[in-house]
Amino acid sequence: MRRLKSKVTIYDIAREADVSIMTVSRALHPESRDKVAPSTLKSIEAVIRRFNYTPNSAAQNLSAARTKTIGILLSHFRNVFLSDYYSKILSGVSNELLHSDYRFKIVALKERRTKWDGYRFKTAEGVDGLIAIHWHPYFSNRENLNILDLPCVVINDPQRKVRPHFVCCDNVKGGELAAEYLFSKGHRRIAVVTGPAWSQDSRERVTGFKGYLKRMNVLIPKNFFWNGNFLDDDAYSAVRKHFRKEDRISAIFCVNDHMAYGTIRQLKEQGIACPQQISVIGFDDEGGARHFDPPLTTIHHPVIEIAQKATEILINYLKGKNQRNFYLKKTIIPVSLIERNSVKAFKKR
Amino acid sequence: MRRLKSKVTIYDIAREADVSIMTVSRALHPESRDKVAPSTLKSIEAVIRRFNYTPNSAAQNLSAARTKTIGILLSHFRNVFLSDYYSKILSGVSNELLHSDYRFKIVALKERRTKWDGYRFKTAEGVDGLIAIHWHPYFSNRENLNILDLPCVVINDPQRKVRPHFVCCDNVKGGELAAEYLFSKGHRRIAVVTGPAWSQDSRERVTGFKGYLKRMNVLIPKNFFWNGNFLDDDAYSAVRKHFRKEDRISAIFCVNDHMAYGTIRQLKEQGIACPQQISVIGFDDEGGARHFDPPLTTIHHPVIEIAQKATEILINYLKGKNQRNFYLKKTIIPVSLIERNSVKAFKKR
DNA sequence: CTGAAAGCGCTTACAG
DNA sequence: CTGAAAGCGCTTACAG
Repeated sequence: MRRLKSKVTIYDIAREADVSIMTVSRALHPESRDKVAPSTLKSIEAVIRRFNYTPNSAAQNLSAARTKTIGILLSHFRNVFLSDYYSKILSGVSNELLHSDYRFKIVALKERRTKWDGYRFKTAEGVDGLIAIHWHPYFSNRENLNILDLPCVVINDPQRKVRPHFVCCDNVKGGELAAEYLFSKGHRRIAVVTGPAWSQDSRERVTGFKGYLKRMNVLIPKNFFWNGNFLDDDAYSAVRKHFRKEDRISAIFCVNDHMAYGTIRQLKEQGIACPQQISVIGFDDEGGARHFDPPLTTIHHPVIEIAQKATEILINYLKGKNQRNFYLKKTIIPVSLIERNSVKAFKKR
Repeated sequence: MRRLKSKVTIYDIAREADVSIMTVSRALHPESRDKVAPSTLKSIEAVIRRFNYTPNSAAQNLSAARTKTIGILLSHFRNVFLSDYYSKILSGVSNELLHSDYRFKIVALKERRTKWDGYRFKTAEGVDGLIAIHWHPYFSNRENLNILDLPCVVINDPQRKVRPHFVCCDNVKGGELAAEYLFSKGHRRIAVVTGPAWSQDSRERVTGFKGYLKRMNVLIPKNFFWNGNFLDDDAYSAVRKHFRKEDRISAIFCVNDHMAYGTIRQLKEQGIACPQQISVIGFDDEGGARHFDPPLTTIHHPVIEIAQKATEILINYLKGKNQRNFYLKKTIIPVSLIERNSVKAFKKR
């Protein structure tokens, strides 16, 4: 068998430094270094350096029963790294890990196989805990959750039945900010392009939006809610189907930026200019929003901060802090309005 | 000690299925499953399922002396995931890993610390091989390379002294394509914004570019080579410093897209429109090129394919294939021209 | 097709 | 401040 790593072990160091492996082990770990006599420490370190010794992490993991690795649970691998959303999540996780001795690993559920091959759960191997993106459908089955049996923090779009610690942005507040802004710009006849019904993100954003306007005595008629599916094209079609000039709508709130793009695209096609004739506000402030034509006014969804916070919470839990009520908790990150160029003050014509 | 994973071990399965752990182990691995009697296999699998057993990967790694994990070696963590270049590399690596039982791990060299803390080499722990992005300065010191003692494939911008297997795009050909295109559009007075002198990528691109034009009897005067540093702002300054209307330059080749952006920005500032008055061609086809104003004509640098190929090569090597001459080899991925809108046919005025 | 034995390189728990 | 012993949960090499 080829050995991929050098063969220097803790025994070599111990022999050469004339101590026991226990003492070498102590010298290796910051927590226990001060239990070693300074002179002993010095000679051990000299030997370690001379041999270029690195502890074998597999052995450490096995005997310490932890891997110091957290998993980021995704439903698939493909193109994850090219997406703005997932890039931000990875960025947030790795920002946080910078200050810690933990690493992360991407963990994706394999497609369901018809034939059981002994590797079905292999994906979650070797991690101490999980950051789950969205609430993966796989876990709607409680059995699957128990199988993993790992501390877990979920990012965005929670699920009702089982509730691990959950981190998301303040969707309701975000909806309110959008409403407040449009209202302050004089808009009163406003349509909403919603996300899919299963999405709690979408529902909360709409709730906040409607709520604010209601308090201002602005009611949105039922036929001003147009159902999208979070995708650009869905909004494009929805607007084509539902938008009527005679409704005298002056602004549209899209529950995410992608749908705002589709909405504006459709309006353009109908010869309606944004923001000159109609204002559009999005939600997310995803990568392309600032470069869109017109630059999109939107609610900033702090994905990086959310991921960073989720990681902090998970790591603290793994280190034994905040054990109490880890589950059932919810952490909410504030949002803000990003004013760009897709909303204009309403003027009666 | 809290156990993070369930305590079911191979012994539990063996006892319950009334076989030895050896037989369970065989049943666990596709390569050895057919050495187990079908009926035995069946009952083992039933027990595994009943117990939701997952092998402990740390134990597997320790006893098999491999981790089935490759490392992606970066010089830092910060913002890696938000960069177009690194996102594509991660994407390429993970595309390839989709078909394999290997995983990857991001590995970043920590800043050098003044105080040695026993963790200096910790970063390269637990991986069977490395994909190195650029040739990290850390390894210009041969000692550091030997310390890692890991099979390694390097992506882009190689280094001369030590040469692991190297994968890059066909920079020379890319330069030629750019030259050929500008030439075919009638341009004869062409400037070049080069990258830093240490960059082999830059040197090769320039070599290809100059070479083609020379064959066409077009010579670029020395003062038409402007030194940039791969950055937008460097090109912006270089063009401000060196560009003179009286030189009657009709096109500029920028050794990467970012410098093309800076170049066009500077020209705009001088009231010179691209492509109406001057044509600019870039190199890389990075994420923003298509959205730039004007959409940038450029050479596509197939970063995803490069990373994918590098991963394939590394994994094959780790699996024992192509051992011969693994080092000293170079794999070159073809490039192509992406025609957009920053180059216009030259017309005598 | 199956198994008993040894060992991978660490850490834990305990003793002094 | 230091060490001897046991064990983590697998795989390897060998035997049958």
